[in-house]
Amino acid sequence: MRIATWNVNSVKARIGHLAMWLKKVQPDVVLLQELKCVADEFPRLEIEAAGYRAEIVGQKAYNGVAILAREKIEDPLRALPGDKADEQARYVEATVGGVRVASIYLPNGNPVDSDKYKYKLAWMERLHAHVQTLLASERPIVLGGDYNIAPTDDDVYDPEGWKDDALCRPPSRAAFRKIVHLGLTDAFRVLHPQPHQYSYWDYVQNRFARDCGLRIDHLLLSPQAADRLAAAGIDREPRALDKASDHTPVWCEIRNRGA
DNA sequence: ATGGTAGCCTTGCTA
Repeated sequence: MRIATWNVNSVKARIGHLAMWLKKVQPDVVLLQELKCVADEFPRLEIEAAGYRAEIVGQKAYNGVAILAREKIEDPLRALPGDKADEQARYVEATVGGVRVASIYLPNGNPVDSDKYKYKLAWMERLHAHVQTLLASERPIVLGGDYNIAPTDDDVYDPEGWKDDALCRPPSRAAFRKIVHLGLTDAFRVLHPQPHQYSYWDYVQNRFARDCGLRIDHLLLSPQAADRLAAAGIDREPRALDKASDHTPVWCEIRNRGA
């Protein structure tokens, strides 16, 4: 089973790229972030024409996450537990083909002296608590998304310039490590230990052409999924297209049970 | 020190 995560930075602006990529790559599951639209405006017809079902958690103008899958999407959980007052569309989880998958759009958190940074850290505390619950099930689980965390300086083109950013500063990285250390495996990193491979490049200053990026999109696997990890990669092709998202897809391949 | 770009949707916010 091939599972990909992609922050599309508006699904309506990116439906052309997305539909083309689905038809070419044909992943089994796609975890989308930054839909930037309500569910009623999601381009369902194009997605269905490409062969996918969709579980959508939308929001006007900001955020928005979805799970696309060729198979049936079962038992959805449409918000991260732990704060009923939180109305931001940043989390959706469901079961596809016996694998529990989640699409995560973790708060950016900049500027770091604002309530937005406090919200980021609180959101990560909620994610930590929920991951503990998920792992107790001892099922194969793939938690993918835009984590807005560059885990180490190896994941940043200019660590010195980014050291005080919400994506890099020590409390952000510590909160991320605390989640990973519950027993998750970074699917890309474990198979590609070489530094400076990125999933996101800012639109400004020709950053993609100069490969000035960060690795902030991750697929985190439970032990039962990591045992079946066959391959992982970053597909840079969509980022090179005209009118691209600032993120590009990250994918992993999970072996079928018994294979 | 600042502004660079994109999307949404407004005269700014978020990233």
